[in-house]
Amino acid sequence: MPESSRQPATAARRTGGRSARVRAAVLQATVDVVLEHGADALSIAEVAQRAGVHETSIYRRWGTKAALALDAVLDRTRTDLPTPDTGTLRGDLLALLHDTAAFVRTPLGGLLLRMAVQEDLAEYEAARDEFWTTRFAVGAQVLDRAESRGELRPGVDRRLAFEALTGPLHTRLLLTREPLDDAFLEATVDLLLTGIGP
Amino acid sequence: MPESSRQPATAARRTGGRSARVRAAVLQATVDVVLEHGADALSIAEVAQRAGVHETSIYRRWGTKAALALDAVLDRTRTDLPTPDTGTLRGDLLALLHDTAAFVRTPLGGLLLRMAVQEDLAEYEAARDEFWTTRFAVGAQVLDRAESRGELRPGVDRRLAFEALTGPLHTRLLLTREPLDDAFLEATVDLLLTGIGP
DNA sequence: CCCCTAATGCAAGTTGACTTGCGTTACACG
DNA sequence: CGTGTAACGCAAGTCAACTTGCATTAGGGG
Repeated sequence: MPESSRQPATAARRTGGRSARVRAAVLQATVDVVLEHGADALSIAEVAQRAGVHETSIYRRWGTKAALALDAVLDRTRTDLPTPDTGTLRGDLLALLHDTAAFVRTPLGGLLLRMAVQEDLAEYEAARDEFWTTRFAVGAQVLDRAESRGELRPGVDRRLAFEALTGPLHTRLLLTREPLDDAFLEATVDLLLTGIGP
Repeated sequence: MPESSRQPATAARRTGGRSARVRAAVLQATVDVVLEHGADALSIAEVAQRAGVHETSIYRRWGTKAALALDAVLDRTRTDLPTPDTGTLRGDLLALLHDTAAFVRTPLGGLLLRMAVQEDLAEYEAARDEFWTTRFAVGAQVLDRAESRGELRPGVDRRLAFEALTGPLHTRLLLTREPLDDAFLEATVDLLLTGIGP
């Protein structure tokens, strides 16, 4: 009976209409709850109630609480960030670092980093790659312009330079928990520009 | 009756004998379980059984699973690390970074970092400070010797330099999840030494 | 417009983290 | 050595994450 049972090779997902509404409502409720009570106090039951959705629907779609929280925060974070253009490499790097610091000081931003560290699902590898690729691209653009102005030693690895710029910030924020004041950000940029050699 | 009810101002803790045995057995069992099944699969019930201790004793002493895991890993990590002395600043920094990379590649080391990011208990602030202070001290010693050899630009902030050395490594390990190969470690050291300026 | 079925609603159950009250053991101190 | 009490053993219970089987609803392709 190849005539009567024609089913699409890929089982058609239903992404529009109700599904989309449920997804939006749940993610919204999740962000609300997290911002109100903190990430530790995130309760699936409360999210379900606020979103007007049954708990089971959340579990079937996201699986775990961590996955839900990460998806919700990522959804809110998917915004394109501006590329600074102050005219000097130092100014651009400082602006980049200030933007980054401002983001991680945001409740949602700080949460995203901590979740990204924790989460190990292969499912979110793509999201992580996308997140960092867009940020690396901004850094590369800043460095390209600087090189054309002769402000950059040729042959500098773009990715490494960007990691060196934000590395101390991430270390302080996540590990040593030291304050991220302006003096620290400036000192980081200057160290990256000139190095510690004589 | 101020005569009969004389109790010490500080309620005497009992740290020796049985308590010490329980603590050692529980921490040992915790590390064992974590190394066998991973940190996510850590079960208090299993730890209690292996340690020959009742669950309640674990909860009363450590409170939560996260606190237990962090304490267990910290207990194993409390070892003094050697200060490299290769004769050159570049060699010392490279050795330091290699040691750090080797540590975080250890199951226990990687776990410690991820837990340190997550944990927010004021109770462990002292342990965190101790951990980083000892590491900063090693870095400072390396830099002091380099300065006396004229290999260091005077006035370089020791703490910032150390953060700049290990920052990219932590960023890759925890956030971007890129590989920590030798070429990356060398490039990090060279960038720190010379900067990105012309 | 109809029909297949993906996605949701619903109810009941499982599991493990964490709590509590009370009796018991064995350090620590005199 | 006794003795007070901190720390442990034990039992029972709470709570929230997560699961499962089945009925119901509503996309979206035909």
